[in-house]
Amino acid sequence: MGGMKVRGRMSRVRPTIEDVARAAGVSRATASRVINNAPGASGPLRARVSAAVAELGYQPNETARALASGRQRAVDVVAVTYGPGPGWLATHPYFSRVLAGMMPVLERVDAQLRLHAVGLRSSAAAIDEIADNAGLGVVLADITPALAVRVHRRCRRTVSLVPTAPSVPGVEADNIGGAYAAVNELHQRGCRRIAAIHGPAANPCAIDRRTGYRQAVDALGLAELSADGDFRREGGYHAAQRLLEQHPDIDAMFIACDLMAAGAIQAITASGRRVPHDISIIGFDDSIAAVCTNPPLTTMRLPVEDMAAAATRLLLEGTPSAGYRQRFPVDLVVRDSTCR
Amino acid sequence: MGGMKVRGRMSRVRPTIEDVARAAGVSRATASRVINNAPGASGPLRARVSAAVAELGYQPNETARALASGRQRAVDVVAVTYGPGPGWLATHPYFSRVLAGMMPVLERVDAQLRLHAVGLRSSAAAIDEIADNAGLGVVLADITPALAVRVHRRCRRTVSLVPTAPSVPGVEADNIGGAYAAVNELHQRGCRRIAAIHGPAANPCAIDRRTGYRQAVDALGLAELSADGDFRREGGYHAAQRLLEQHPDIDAMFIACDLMAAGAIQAITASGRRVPHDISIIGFDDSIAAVCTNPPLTTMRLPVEDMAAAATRLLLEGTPSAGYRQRFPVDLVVRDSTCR
DNA sequence: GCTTCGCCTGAGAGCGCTCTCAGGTCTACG
DNA sequence: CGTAGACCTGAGAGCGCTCTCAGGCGAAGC
Repeated sequence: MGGMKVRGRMSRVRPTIEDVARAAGVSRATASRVINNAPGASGPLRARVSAAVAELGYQPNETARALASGRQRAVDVVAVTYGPGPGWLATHPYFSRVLAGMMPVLERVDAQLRLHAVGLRSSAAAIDEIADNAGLGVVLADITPALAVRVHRRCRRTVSLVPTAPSVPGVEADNIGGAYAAVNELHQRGCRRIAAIHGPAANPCAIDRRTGYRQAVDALGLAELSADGDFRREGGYHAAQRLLEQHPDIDAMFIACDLMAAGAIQAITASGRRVPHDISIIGFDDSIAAVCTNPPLTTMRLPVEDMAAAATRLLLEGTPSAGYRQRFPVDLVVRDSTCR
Repeated sequence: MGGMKVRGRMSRVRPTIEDVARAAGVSRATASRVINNAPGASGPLRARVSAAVAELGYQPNETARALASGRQRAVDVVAVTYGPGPGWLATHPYFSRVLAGMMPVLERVDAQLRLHAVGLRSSAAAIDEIADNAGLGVVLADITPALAVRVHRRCRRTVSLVPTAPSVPGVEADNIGGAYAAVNELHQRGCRRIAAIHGPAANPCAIDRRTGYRQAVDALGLAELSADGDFRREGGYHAAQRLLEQHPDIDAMFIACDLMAAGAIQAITASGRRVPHDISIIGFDDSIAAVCTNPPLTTMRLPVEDMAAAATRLLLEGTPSAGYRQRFPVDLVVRDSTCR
């Protein structure tokens, strides 16, 4: 009952580095050195400590490690919900692609991935807390420039995967160029009434794709035929319906996301028209949705996994300088939704 | 240069609770009490501390909190990669659905979500490390019974979302019943040559769905016409091709996952047959893929988001007792891939 | 007026680990 | 044989926060 810490030998209590050190007959410092594979410990001691670790089934407490070292071995991902409710995260393939891109590179350095979802108009406090408690860095999956700046101000180890403010480091795809190329492709295939279904007005990628469409249509001397979508299938369906109704002579559609394209194909089919015979379609993303549709979508490939991996590596390497940019191309993937 | 800790007033260094306490003229303990909204602090002091917190822009260091309190405010999710490479995580809608189901309930209690991906045959050490460093609990997204037991042995605060070992707490869907119901539905619609495309042999859900199919086919006195898939679109495509080749008289397919069903529809269409006119199809999951296909899939709805939310709540409430079970129904969602 | 009780408050002991730094040992060299 | 230098090793001071516990103070009871 004294001041001694009693810990039975068969105790279920998790062993600490102290236990390992005692079992190996060395100090905590030495135990720490061999556990972390750091220099400054002789062969014999290394062996004794390793044996003790194995015998006790010792696993370092990551929390204590993080506190003592000031490093967290975790990268934070923040996803913004543009759509209503969490349905966005559940249905849009984009997010799992960024997670999938990050996991392998994190695994290699034995780091964790923390996911945060914030509403578009969620309290700034939530964002601040994420930034303040960030680990090795923060990957902004689809955040607006304004919020990105806010995060970056509190945590320099930040990278955005979407077009963002000049000061925030970014790994970006050429959304404008991709959209432009898509319209151009449609034009070269003989289409002249090329409509577009855009994404959410506040989404940085959607904004650029819209810009690319406008530039192309202007350059080619075509009419701008736009409808607003929401990056969801339903939105694509309804937007296509509206477009078809208002402009029955449409012969092609550039759709800012594959999910909406899937909806659009259904609307077009339902209206009695055929894809690509009557209407050619080019989507954007090359997500799993692109290959689930009938016909499979011709689309602009956004190399999300590669981008996410690059962003993660960047964070792992250190603090990216403000305004850092790494650009990825957006290439055409031809499948069966474009004529000829 | 003395022993004093120098911290300029305009320092960029993040304020600690010590700073808050000093600014408010109280002790750390009191500051902690008001910050954590714990009882035992008078009104006036509360006000002073709150003011100091606001003025300094103080954000508690979660790592230190976790270490001191022994609680982590984070739930771990572990996803197994059955397919080759990380593509599995990137393309299969299942994972984002579990994440989407968990996020809202975690957000409500201000907890984080940590994602871990492990290869099916990855070292047991990886699994142990996750279990040992688990926070409020671990959600097993799609792990095998054997590995689930291993995790549960090291961390009792564990819940599986798929059929698992008897001892491991689980939030399960009625995969067997769902598969059975699907075949039954097809039979009632007049189909008699009902084939099946199954999932990975090691996947617990796939196993149950296979069982359900067999039971139904036995009960109805139909022939068993099975092909193996991998829960991926490509696998569904090839399995359907094989099936069509070996049994040209097939009039229906029960497909263990919507993604494979999407592939199967393409293969069937490519073979000159029509869905549902020539072949009826019922998928499984009701994921985003189900509504991207043409025609949209009739499918068995797996309420993944609800299950994930339930599992998370369970963990938040405390340690589920060994063998705990919560069951969710799997309901038919009729769309256009079934005849009549 | 004195004791009892209850409520605040702050001192201080950790949580488990990292990392600096002083001291100790050993080898090589003059 | 003395000494510089290289290399180990362990003591101990934190990391930032939680939480117990003892002491202080005022109100209530006798």
